[in-house]
Amino acid sequence: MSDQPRPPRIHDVAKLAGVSVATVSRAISNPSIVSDSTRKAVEAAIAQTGYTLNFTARNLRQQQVGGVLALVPNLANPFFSQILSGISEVLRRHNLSLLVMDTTAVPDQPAMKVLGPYLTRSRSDGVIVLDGQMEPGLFARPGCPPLVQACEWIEGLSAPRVLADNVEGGRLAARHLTELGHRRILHLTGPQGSSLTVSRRQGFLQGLAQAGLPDPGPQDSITGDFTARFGQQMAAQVLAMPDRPTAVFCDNDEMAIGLMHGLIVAGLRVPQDISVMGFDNIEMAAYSSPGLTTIRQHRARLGRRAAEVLLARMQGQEVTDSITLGVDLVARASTGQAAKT
Amino acid sequence: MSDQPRPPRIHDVAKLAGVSVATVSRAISNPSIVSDSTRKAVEAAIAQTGYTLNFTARNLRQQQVGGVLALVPNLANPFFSQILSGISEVLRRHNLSLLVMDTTAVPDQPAMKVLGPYLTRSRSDGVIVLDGQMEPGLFARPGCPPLVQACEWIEGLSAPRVLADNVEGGRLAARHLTELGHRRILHLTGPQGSSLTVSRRQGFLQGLAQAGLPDPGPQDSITGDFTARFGQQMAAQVLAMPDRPTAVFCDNDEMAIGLMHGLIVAGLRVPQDISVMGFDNIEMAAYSSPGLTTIRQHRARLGRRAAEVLLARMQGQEVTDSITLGVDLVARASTGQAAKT
DNA sequence: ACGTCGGATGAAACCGATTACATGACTTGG
DNA sequence: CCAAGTCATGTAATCGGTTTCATCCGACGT
Repeated sequence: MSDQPRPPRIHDVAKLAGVSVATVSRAISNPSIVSDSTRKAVEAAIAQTGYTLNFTARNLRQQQVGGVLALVPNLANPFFSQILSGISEVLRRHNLSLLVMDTTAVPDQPAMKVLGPYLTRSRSDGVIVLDGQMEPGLFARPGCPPLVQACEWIEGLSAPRVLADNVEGGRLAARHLTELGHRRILHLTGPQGSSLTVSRRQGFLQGLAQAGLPDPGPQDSITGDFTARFGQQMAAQVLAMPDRPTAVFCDNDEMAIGLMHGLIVAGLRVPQDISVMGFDNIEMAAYSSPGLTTIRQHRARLGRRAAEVLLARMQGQEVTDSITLGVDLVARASTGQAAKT
Repeated sequence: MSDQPRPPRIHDVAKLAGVSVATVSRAISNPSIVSDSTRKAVEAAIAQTGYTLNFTARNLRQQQVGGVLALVPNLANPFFSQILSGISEVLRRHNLSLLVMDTTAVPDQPAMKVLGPYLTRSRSDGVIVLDGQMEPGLFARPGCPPLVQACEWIEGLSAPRVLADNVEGGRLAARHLTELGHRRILHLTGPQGSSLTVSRRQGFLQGLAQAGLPDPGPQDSITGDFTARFGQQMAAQVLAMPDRPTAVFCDNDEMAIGLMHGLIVAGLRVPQDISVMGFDNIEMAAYSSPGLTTIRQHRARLGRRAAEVLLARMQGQEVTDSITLGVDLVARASTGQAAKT
């Protein structure tokens, strides 16, 4: 229909309003410093021309990008979507775009080669790292934008951290299970290198100790990978144990749900024969059968806090301390009194 | 440590390499057109200065943004994460960023006001709409970048569509359940306005007709909202039905899982007392107890195809037809022979 | 009445690349 | 041996805003 060979530029608005481009620019970005009459004229001219600002031009002049990059390990993992949602909410309020990048999407390529070029002030104004398994060296280069770590963290990377209280979560899990009379508890952990694995294990052991149980030693923990599939596979292993545990604490809900599924298919009753706990309180935890007892993290809040800390850093504030967000136990049907042995 | 008052610019590289900025630019973006010796010199100068390209400047000159916007209804919904993953994969290959925006994050604001400013060529080079509940008017304005609809679609919006075969999915569900002997089947649908609801219902009715069943009429369907919570709430309703259905077909897995949970808590056995089916094959469907029979959509593939179609449009190709991706039935333990009545 | 100050505005520099056009060297065909 | 063509490169315009600096004008204090 209407031929629009070129969108209107600020120059066209200026000409129509009878003012200079500088005045139009001011009327747009700082209306209070132009007189009432010119502001009205500019507004009218904008409406008449259908002008919209070219953000790339503004960004070039202001030496910014207008966006924040979130580095997510495996975007397909639903765990992160709510965190992103929280991040998005805060960024939107500050007129910043959310850029998302999957850190694991490109196989067989060194992360430095693939991700390196994106960790530049010319690609984003700030970065939120949600992946704890990256090399700190990636971020330790000149030209890397302000950084915040959320959820997980990277040992040796000094950027501020916004974390759930994983230690407390492990402690709560241990207390809950021991209070139910469990003595032989299997711990299905996250992957070896993960910071989450370390701190949840630490809290769990603390909790056991507080309940007067001896340190179970490494034979009572199995290293997992946070996937439901792995949990399911572990069911057979648990069933085959000579001295079968009466409860299993999993480092995340997906493993717990997979494990429950495997146990139930094999004929066990949860929690009568064996109790299962998770961590995270993903949405599905409430609707699995039986409902999964778990440790709740406020994921959206975590995302929001991370974004807020990043914004502070981007504005030049020197934020160095970490923020820890509380967790709590959500008791559902998957845990019960320890079976008499 | 090292004072870096200003990152090096192309000018600095040029001076060091003893060539003009134009040559440096060419050496970077089109190495084949400069001589071997100068290319080497430029590469050395880049390495020595630590130069990185300023993408904002390039984008301004080339009249592009370097990113694609995905409009997601409720980012926190895990259903979309795998689609985003597929989109991200394709975009990455073409050196484009993925921008994500939640269409529902801002309550009590007209979408036109909030989203409108982002649907501009100055904000993104293209848009993938994953939300079927938006006004078509939003996109029908001059200056809106190329558009593709994925998953859901908006009636009256003529952008290309990349969809799963929802009608076929409904048909498969009906066939599966009728073959198991079910005659009284409840259909828990998606929300009223959704295109998914319409087509899945349509296929489902087709399937019933093909099995020789009469059109059950509207009293055999309940309008839902795609949430697990809603599914759970419907359990009581189903139990109270005077002539209780022997099977329930849910328009997505989350409702199905919620419903199963509610039914099991109420004491019913799935599938012995009642069969339940879902749609989508989200990851959890395989690990619910019992495992959920469902219709599989290839979500990552859908995202990839959507991104590819968008790229074609962005390169000026006139793509108008829609793409339909096949679906198939995944039979698990939640459906079985109809109970004798 | 005059110097000073502040507010509104315009002219032009600037952000950092890409690219159209011009130039010069060198090759090749007639 | 010269015209035409090719190749590598440099010069300068350009993308579309923001911002510095200068200017102008009216108000105000003394």
